[in-house]
Amino acid sequence: MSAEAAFDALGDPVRRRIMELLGEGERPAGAVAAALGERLAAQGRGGISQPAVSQHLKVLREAGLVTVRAEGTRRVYGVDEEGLAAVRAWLERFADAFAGPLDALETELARGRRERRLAERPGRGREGTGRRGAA
Amino acid sequence: MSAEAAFDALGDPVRRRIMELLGEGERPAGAVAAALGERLAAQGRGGISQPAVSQHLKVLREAGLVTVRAEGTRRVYGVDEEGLAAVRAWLERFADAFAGPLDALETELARGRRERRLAERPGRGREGTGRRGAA
DNA sequence: TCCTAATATAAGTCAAAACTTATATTAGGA
DNA sequence: TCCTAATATAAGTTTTGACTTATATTAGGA
Repeated sequence: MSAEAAFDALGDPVRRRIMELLGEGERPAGAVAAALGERLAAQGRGGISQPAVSQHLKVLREAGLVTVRAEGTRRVYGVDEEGLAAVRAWLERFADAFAGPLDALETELARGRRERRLAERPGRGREGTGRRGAA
Repeated sequence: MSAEAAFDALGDPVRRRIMELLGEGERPAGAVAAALGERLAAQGRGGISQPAVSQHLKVLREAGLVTVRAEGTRRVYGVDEEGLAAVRAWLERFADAFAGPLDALETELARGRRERRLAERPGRGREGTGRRGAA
């Protein structure tokens, strides 16, 4: 997934809050909306409507930052490491030349970890992202 | 520098192009504008005016993503690792629990490297964080 | 089958923010 | 000192995109 789309998506603070929430664990869209409403209300900012959250989730989905899984009538969202990897990859462009050989090791670890993960968890490519039915 | 400001700033594609340019080495604002104009023109997109670039640079500056150094009447811009570190720190929130002990090592390396860098380069508050020569 | 819950999409509004032209500022040279 | 080059700031316009209300879609239960 392009780092472009990922950064575009993460450019919005509400979507970052959503990512942080999902970072704590998977949640159905409704729970995301509820938790978000709370968090925003706590900050004085007004709440947020269900469609708004749904739209934000769509952007995050298309950016490869979250995954969806249908569960009954619910849609359970979770963090997609793929999009995050794209962001990290973009950042590697700035890996400091001062850092020396340790950087290479570090990068290598990250790469290896990523591959191991993909290998261990087979069936999790695109998947449930399908907008259901018609379209 | 807050990851908030950094992500807000990186949410714009033109600013990401500017970061990529500066990643190749320091440049005065004018050179940034020129190189950007070329790159955008090559992509079919129209050019970009000097004030527009100046405004983008201001946003990046305030986000802690670039540094400036006056050189005669020029202002030489470069990547500020501090802002990038904030972004990386935010991403660490999603460090995959699947990853196991290697992650700890990896994180430790990153932390140590960061500290080493700050220790080695004393006078670098604001200003003058010149990364490597001109590259 | 009909109803309800959960979510997504449509359509339109409004505000933030990216761009433009014009002008101010500042350093260095003639 | 005056002029020019390099950049920043002002002010105004236009575009993008986040939000709202209304509605469609789909799954499951009565």
